[in-house]
Amino acid sequence: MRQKYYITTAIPYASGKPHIGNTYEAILADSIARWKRYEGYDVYFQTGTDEHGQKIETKAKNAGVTPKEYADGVVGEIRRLWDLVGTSYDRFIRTTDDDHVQAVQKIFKYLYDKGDIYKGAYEGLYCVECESFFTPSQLVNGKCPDCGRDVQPAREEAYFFKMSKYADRLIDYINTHPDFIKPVSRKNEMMNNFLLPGLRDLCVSRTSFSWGIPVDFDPKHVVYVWLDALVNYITGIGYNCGGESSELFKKLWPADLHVIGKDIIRFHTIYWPIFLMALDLPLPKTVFGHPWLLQGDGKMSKSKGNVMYADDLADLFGVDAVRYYVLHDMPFDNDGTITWDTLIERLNADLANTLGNLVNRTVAMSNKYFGGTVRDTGVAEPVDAELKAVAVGARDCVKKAMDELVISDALEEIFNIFRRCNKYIDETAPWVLAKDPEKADRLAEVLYNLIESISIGANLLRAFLPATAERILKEIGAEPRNIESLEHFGLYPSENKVAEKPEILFARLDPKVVMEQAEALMAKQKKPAEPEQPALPPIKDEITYDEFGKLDLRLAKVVACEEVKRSKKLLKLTVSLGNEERTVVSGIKNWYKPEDLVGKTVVLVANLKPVTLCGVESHGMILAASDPEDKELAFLSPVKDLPAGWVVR
RNA sequence: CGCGGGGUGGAGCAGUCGGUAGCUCGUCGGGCUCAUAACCCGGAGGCCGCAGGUUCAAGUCCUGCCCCCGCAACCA
Repeated sequence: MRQKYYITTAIPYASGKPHIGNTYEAILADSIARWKRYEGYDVYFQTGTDEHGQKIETKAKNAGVTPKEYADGVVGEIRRLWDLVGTSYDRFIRTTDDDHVQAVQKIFKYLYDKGDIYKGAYEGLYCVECESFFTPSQLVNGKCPDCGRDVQPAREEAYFFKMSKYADRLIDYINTHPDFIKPVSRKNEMMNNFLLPGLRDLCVSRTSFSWGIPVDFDPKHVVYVWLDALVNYITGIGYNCGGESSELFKKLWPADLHVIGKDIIRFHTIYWPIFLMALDLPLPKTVFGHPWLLQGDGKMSKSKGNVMYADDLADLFGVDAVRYYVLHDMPFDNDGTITWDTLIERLNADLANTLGNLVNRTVAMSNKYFGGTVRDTGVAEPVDAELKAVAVGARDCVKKAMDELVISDALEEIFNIFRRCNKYIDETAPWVLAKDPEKADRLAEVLYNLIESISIGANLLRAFLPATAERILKEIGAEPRNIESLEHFGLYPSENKVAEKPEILFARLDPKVVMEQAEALMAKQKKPAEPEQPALPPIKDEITYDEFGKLDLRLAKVVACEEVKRSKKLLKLTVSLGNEERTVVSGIKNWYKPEDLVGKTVVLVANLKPVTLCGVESHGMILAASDPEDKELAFLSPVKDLPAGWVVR
């Protein structure tokens, strides 16, 4: 019986169209899935979408549609992109699928009955208007980060998961299973930041919004989106909690590989394994947190109008070119980059020159010298040995790279065959042989060796560039081969014919033309993004003059200012109030340099309760104005130069 | 002293157990003409972040420092 291989991607959140960096994950997982199939595994590949949660609820409300309708639209888009790039999934699960919803409810109930989920109270600062809880650190200037209103301490009933119960088992598991977290550098991150300091129980239900899977025995609660989303890996293949699971599940679980982005490693290597332990299920063998594909000239963002999408790229370059780029230029450990320049360069150098041109010239010569017939005449020369060695050895090299999930190396190994072929053509100079009728059999052998090498390369390419592999095989008149056969040189049937007229596999790209097309795309994107003015927060609830009078605002002169060590945003200011000096910490490093502030007069909330930030005690708060997204910010300062200490009212 | 990763020719990376510093792209020169101005060969270009140390020998081991990145903390 063939060995099973269960691979998944993370399920992207259906709140908007995914850019090329997100689509990369589908391509990456797809290549692994295809490769494993080629290796002979019985592969099951699952991907899908995560559709619940407040964000989608809100977006839907703004768009005037139901959350499901909203999600349907985005999911359609995601699925279209996944299909476009050739994702060969067996199931595309949606967290709104009936079977998933029911399975999640069962799981929740089971864990509750078992005592791993208990009903408790969520204590925090609550904003009535937004119906949301916040931790003190989430607040903006002590107010609700969403609407700016006051928050109040409150308790709300919620369900919690006993994370700590399983922490030791998980620590032990991670330590004894070196393949569990890849790359290993992430392992320490998880251990040191979360596991070893101790896990806090996780709140796994929400009552502040309703777009989610209801807890069936307590319907005002919906299941926390991460619990909902993570279990897709088991619900999608028929896990039945507390009952008889499907045959598929029994066959597939535990998963062999979860392909996810490095940003959600925590959920997949801590919460997910612990949920599984609670369900008495084995843990996945490997969680691969891949790096990100970043746009080289600054981060991709809609407002900049520089987002690259897989469909646009595929229109310009073709699907396989896009697949090639993201697979090849993505290192295993560090983030990769994509720019129009590197894209053009890579596609020209590798796909057009090395590969496309090789196939083209080889087919052309076969036609020119032998009317398209390829013959194995057996007239070997020592120079052939190295070519054959490279061609025949490639499979194991690719295999090794794939086992380590270093896809770029796998591609490199395949292209080494093509590079070697080009060199071989030069070494054997077929056009010289062609001039001597005596050498006809040698010439035939040379071309045979080339065709056979290309055939091996094309077969290896099938997992990565499926369409291209097929086109190459058609060009050279070869049939797909199984992986075992690739260690034998000479299986291309003698007397076969190549295509009559070589087809251009990848046309060379003219950087000038491509850049123009790119500019046009970017310009088109920019337009609709422009009018998206961030809404100003509504005016807060009315207060009395007395309440206002509680504030003590003073003019303060900055006498010294320095950065707070180890903090990203904080500056430590020393201000004079005329008769006293104080230390104030302010999160304004992004907008001000320390030296800019010294000597300035600002407005201080002088009677605010002191707090400690990053180890520095702050006595008061400096007033500043900013846009809702904090892109710009400026201090308030009196129009006229006034002495420090004066009261503002 | 929060934890971790990294600093290698113009760019992106490799370098396992310490022993002549390699690959892809670009660049310059040459060759070839079957091919998509493509292919092949060769050259130039590297205080291997900085400073010490161990060693016959260090990119590779040890110590200190600087810089970048990820995670955590932090916008009163």
